[in-house]
Amino acid sequence: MAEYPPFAVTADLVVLTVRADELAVLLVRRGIPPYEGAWALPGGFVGIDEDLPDAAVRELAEETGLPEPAGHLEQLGTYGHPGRDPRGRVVTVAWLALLPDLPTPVAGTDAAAAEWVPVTKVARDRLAFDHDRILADGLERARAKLEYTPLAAAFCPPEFTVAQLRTVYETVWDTRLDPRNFHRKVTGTPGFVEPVGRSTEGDRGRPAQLFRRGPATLLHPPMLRQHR
Amino acid sequence: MAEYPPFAVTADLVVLTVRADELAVLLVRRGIPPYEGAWALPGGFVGIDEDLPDAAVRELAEETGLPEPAGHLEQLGTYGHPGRDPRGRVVTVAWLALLPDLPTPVAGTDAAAAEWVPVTKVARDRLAFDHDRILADGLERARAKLEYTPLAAAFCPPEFTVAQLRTVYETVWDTRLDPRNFHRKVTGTPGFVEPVGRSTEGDRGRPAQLFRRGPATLLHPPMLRQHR
DNA sequence: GAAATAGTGTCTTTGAGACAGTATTTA
DNA sequence: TAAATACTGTCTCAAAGACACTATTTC
Repeated sequence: MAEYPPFAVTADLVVLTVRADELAVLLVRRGIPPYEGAWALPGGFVGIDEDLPDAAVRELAEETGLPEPAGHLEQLGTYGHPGRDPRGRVVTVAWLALLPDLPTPVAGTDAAAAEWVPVTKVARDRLAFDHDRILADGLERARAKLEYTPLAAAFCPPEFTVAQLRTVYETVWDTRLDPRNFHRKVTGTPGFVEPVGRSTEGDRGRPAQLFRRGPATLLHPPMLRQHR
Repeated sequence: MAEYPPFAVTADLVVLTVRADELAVLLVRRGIPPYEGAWALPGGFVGIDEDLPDAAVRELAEETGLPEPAGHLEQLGTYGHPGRDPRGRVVTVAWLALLPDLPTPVAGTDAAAAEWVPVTKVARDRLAFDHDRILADGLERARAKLEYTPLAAAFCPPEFTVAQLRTVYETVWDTRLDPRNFHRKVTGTPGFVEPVGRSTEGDRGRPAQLFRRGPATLLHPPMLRQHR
């Protein structure tokens, strides 16, 4: 392979969760140059014998301290502008992860400096490298995917109420949805959610049925934002 | 950069067009090992100082023999399984291109062996490397995007009729659409198409208005396949 | 009981799909 | 004139949005 130009390849992660009614992204403070002290997306170099998804899963586990995240992980895109890393030619494969709010505080191997930051508080053009752009693309992808896939449930624990699911939509889209129409829509869309058979207890108001994710991968008809 | 694992990076292209009422993909016959003699997606190595989209545009120009393709080009995904290329660790960034049927036969620098192959005639598991998977992903992406974006027009020349646009949908989705409802839908969706003011001449039947692409980037409401 | 939250019923409007019917060309 | 294709009108049905109403809990 000596005849081909040598690149370094990294895996960077846009890890999103919904906590305290805000959409938050996992960021780390860089401890070494370049961009020392700046916020960045978590990530790292891909091993020469490591598959790309494996590298993403490994980084996610290292940063969140959780072995199997139970959320959703998908490839977001690849960013490789020649000047994006002052150390040389580094191409990064970016991944989008959607996780339920983690009860355990983030504390893994590399996770000392990792923090959940509400996306509204991420200062413009303040992330290292081209991570602003990657984060923006990840947010756009997540918002779009809530419309036509059941991925909102990836932000929820294994069992959740319709109201919890609605909060996810309202938080990610920053809108209000009619609870009654939302309920009919979610329970009426085949394969979106499945009743567990039990209900919540101890909360204010009438107990709510618990649901888990259904088998659908695509929602028909889709959930609608009002961009019309 | 000596401390980081060295990868080779390639750009591979899924180039689609609609010709003779069939969806066709541009394939090349490999002239050198590995996979010598097998069909493959067009592509090649990314230069060490070359931006990723530039590499895709360059490969597209080389393979189609056209300088500015006027169609659509977007990143499809990145494929980097350790065993995918026997020459070593090669990560490929795959791109999806949608082009109008090219009046000029394919004949560029590297294009001697390039051919349009109807996607229905691409034998399963017969492409080099993991190009079967990449092609399948490209087809799925193209089919999905016709629903909620105006990208069908990328398969048409700069000026086209509603019937031409409908043929694109029917070909890519392999369905029949009602010409009358399709006409109302397309002309009634804001920003999808704009009337040029002229009409076709010389064809059988009533002349059809010519349209060009409108400014919309997302279709609301979307065009619908009957997957329900 | 009041307040809160879950869930149902129903009305209105919008848009998709079916398809009759009209318009304008070529052969 | 017949055939072909472009386009319009209209009906029916499904689903979105508004919102009154009922159900079941905690305080």
